[in-house]
Amino acid sequence: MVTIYDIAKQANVSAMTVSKVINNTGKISEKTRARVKKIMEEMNYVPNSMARSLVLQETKMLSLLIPDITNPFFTTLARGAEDAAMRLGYKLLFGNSDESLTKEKEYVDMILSTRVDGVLFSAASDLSEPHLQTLRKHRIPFVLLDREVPGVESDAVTGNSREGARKLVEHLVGLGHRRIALVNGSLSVSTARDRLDGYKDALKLNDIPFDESLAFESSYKHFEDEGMLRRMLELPDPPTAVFAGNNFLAVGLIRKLLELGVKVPDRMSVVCFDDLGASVIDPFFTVASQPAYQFGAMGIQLLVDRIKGATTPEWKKLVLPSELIVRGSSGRPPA
Amino acid sequence: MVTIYDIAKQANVSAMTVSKVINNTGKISEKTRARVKKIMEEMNYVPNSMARSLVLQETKMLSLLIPDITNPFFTTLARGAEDAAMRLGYKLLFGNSDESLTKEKEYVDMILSTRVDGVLFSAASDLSEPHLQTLRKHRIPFVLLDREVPGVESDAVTGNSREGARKLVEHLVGLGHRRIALVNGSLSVSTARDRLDGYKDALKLNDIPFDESLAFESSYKHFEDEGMLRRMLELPDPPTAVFAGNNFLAVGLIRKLLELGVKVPDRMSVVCFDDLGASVIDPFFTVASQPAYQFGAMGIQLLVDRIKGATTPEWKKLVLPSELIVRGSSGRPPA
DNA sequence: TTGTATGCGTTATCAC
DNA sequence: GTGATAACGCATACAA
Repeated sequence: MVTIYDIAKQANVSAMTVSKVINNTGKISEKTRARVKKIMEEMNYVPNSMARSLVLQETKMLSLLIPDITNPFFTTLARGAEDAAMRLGYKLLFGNSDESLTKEKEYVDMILSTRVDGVLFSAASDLSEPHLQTLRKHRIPFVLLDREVPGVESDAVTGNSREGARKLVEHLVGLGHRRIALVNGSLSVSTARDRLDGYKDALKLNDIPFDESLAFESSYKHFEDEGMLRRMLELPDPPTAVFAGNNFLAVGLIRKLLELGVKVPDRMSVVCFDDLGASVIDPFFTVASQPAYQFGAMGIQLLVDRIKGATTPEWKKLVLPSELIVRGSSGRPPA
Repeated sequence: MVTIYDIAKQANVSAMTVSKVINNTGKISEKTRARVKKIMEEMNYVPNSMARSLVLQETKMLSLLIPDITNPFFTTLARGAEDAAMRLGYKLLFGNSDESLTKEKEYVDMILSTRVDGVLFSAASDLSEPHLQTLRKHRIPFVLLDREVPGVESDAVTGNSREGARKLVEHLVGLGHRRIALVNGSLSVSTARDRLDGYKDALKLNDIPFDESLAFESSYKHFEDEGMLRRMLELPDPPTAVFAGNNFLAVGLIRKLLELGVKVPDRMSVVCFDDLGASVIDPFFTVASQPAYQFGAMGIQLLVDRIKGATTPEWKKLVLPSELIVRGSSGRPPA
């Protein structure tokens, strides 16, 4: 590897002069600057960012932790984060926790040893709290993304899950549905709780009693529990519509419904949170669409502001709105 | 930040003793080892991997460059790479070039300055060659993924695009199709050329003349060119089936076909390379499915072997087979 | 079994 | 304008 010393020798200057040329710092005559630059080119010099980090005490790296890299919501978010990071001169270290606390912990350890300048953290669940406390203890700035974590105060970019859920369910009510089921993610994830609240809000606003036997808890990763579905359908007064906590739950749900011969939306309407991405032929789902790209982009912005101290001490909370998009998966209840 | 010196002071030993405890190297009495470990715990010590890299001349970081983070093929590949990397004790630095040479170059620069130990490189196109030469010049080991690049010799994990394409087209021929169009990715990407060859192979094997007016070139990112589609449909002897170069092309194609009122597969069969991922309700496409996860996992394995010198000097070429999966998007041609 | 000196590649400080 | 020196946090080689 060629170092500043190699350049210095070739250019008949000291290493310091080379360093100054690289960083455009200090006073250097145009002549030597040009000579040094030329030699750097010739020798294919690339600064060693490890050495740089060591003395500067900053890595210009940020870490992004997401819970599901297969979900288009998070990959789109990742693109937003990546673009913003690059624009601001930071590298982005991705991590995918797969909703697993074990994996998440491994990433946190890695983050600490890598001395990244900050972390964009989309928590696996409320149980991620100790991981965040660890980051706090080591004074690594972080911004919570999409999910809040009880007991952790911090900057955050979240969606308005409660309102989005209410809008989705009110849409169903508007179509004439009264028996509306909820198939939710784990309630140890803040968005799932908010969506439950929004669901209840909508019911209350329309004088529909909350029926516990219609509220199911699953996982945002996928819907596989066929038993749950059967129980739902075999209820004395079964639902005519389902609000799914996220896109993947909706997909899994509809797959099973089709297997069981339940037509959507003819016999059952389905609505959900989050879009399904580019691989879908026919945008079919009625969704509360969230600006995933913005989640990432704004998250990075907040994080970098915090790192640079360019922000007030109070925690910044950014709440991005969701948009109700009505499509083919919801319709009037069967007569 | 707490360093080995802080630990050393607390434990009444030298910094070196601490270092040895951390790395399990040299002889240390059980007593001091225990004491040092305890103090490391208490002080929340985390080794500084920058400093470590600097002296060890290795970062234990690998870089993965993919051309499209929104495509399930590449995200699945990324998961495979990530899992394998973590298992082997490496961190993974993701990069998404978006099929853009400019972005790709930025990532290459970043890779060089970060001194990653190796790179998993899925090239934007043949024009990525200078980027790879740059890596070579700086002696950074790399493994080509999915796509070969003319003029660059290296380890590689690729699919058998030619054979996969032949199988897909022969499947169509078997159904009775004779007029089969090809909507391909850019021919400056090796897999697109291979798929064109496989397409031609299948035609020749079945005594169907290659008709240039049926072979279209688009981009793997998406299919948007409605003009191309109209020209195809308005041909004197229009195709009854299309072989799409990848999943996204097939999705875009079918969307346009549906808009134009052309039913699939009734009036037009569509087959393609690569699956569509978890967001699809109803697996509908007849595809040549590639083991995307394996691409990433094996790629990392090859790369780490190369880094450790645990492999022969000759370049290793791994070719992973694709599997023909027949589903609803292909059928007999209309009478 | 433990400690000392040295260097990895860079930059900040201050002297020339 | 330019350069010598020390420091960032750690590990290797060698002494004690």
